[in-house]
Amino acid sequence: MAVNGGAPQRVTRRRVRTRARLLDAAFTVFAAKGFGRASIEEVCEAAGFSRGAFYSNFATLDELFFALYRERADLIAQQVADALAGDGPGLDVPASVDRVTDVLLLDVDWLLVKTDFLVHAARDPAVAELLLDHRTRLRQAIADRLVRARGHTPIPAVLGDAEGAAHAVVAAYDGVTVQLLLDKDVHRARAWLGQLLTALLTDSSTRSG
Amino acid sequence: MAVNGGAPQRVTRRRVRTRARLLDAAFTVFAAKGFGRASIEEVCEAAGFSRGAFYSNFATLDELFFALYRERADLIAQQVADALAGDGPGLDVPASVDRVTDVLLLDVDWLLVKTDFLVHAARDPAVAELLLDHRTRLRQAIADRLVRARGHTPIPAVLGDAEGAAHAVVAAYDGVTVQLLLDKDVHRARAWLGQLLTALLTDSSTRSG
DNA sequence: TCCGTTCGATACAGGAATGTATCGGATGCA
DNA sequence: TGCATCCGATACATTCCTGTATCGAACGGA
Repeated sequence: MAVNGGAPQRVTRRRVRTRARLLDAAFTVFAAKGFGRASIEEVCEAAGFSRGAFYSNFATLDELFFALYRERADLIAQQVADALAGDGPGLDVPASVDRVTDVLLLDVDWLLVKTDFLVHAARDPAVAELLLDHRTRLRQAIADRLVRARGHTPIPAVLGDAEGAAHAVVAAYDGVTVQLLLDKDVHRARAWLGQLLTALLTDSSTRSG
Repeated sequence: MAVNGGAPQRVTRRRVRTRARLLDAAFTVFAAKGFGRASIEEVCEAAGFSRGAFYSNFATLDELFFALYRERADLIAQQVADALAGDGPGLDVPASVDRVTDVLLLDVDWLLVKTDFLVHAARDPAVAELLLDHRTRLRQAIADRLVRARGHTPIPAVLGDAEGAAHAVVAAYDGVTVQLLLDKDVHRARAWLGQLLTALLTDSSTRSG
């Protein structure tokens, strides 16, 4: 059994390193072949371990995927929050958008794994909950930033409040991700996401062109 | 071998029916378990056939998936085109949006399978091309409609031309799809997509609120 | 350094899916 | 109806993966 239900067994350094190496290897394998077609054996081989190591750390491949997603998603969420916390009360839309898109569209492999996780979550309510939670945190960070900027830069009325606008931002991100996964053109995706977000967040009655 | 490279062997009715039944069964199985976790055997069992029938019609599960996607995607594309061709030269945004969202967000199972196909395509350039083609056709239908409506209802400048606006529509659709796959709330997804499209397509200087 | 504990390697058995070869019944045409 | 062809069922060999049980080595505390 991977998870100890009873007393908190002491966790050796070795264990921590093995776990990390397994997670890294899993990321590589999942990105290359997809979660669905990946086997425990492949992950172990990529990590340079035997399956004994795997079963000592995880019960199922799902559990590993879950841990992997949580780890990386938290990292990204933090980076987005940092990118948004940067400047003053006024929201410099182009600059903020640039910083955020840089974080969100940095690594195509991550987008691949993330999308794999999405289809996985879509069929498992428990997993879906984790993903929804993460998305909520992300949206919240964005909404907070928009609230802080309100007054300086108004939110278009059709989107409703800051929550609605944040929702739109996430939707735009997801939408652009889909296209990026197909054409693998990161540069274009960034430009395109920037354009979309600008269109969504700036009221056209205040636009120059 | 499933595909005959030489003389066009005559295609019996029986073959057509079996093929159709295999495709239908595949849709069900893929929707339930995901393409990645589906086996040839499962599809055959769901269709009420043995694997002999499968190998007589397809070479690999990929090939079947490819055929399945093409079939259903063409259907949807046609429906969208129909929904857009409906009214006169002036574009009644709310009405058109309603009709289109009804078509696009009708069947959650299809969205599931479609997303599976996306992650599949993201790892296979040949498959990606088919999907990009399909998306292009969809975008074209939308762009054509927007061009036809220009003059009556202007396109916001930030989105560029009609092509850009169509691109934005598809991105919004994809974005909303992601959320829908997680919370399974079709009603909310429709409302939300409608709101997003309205925000994107109507110039706020002409908006009432 | 010594010892109990933990970790990961190895070996094994079982199960599941694949692809092929072959066969008998269904099908379409005369 | 009779016949040649086509199609799907069946059986088989093979490969791959899983999960468990066991063991030796690494580890960390004294």
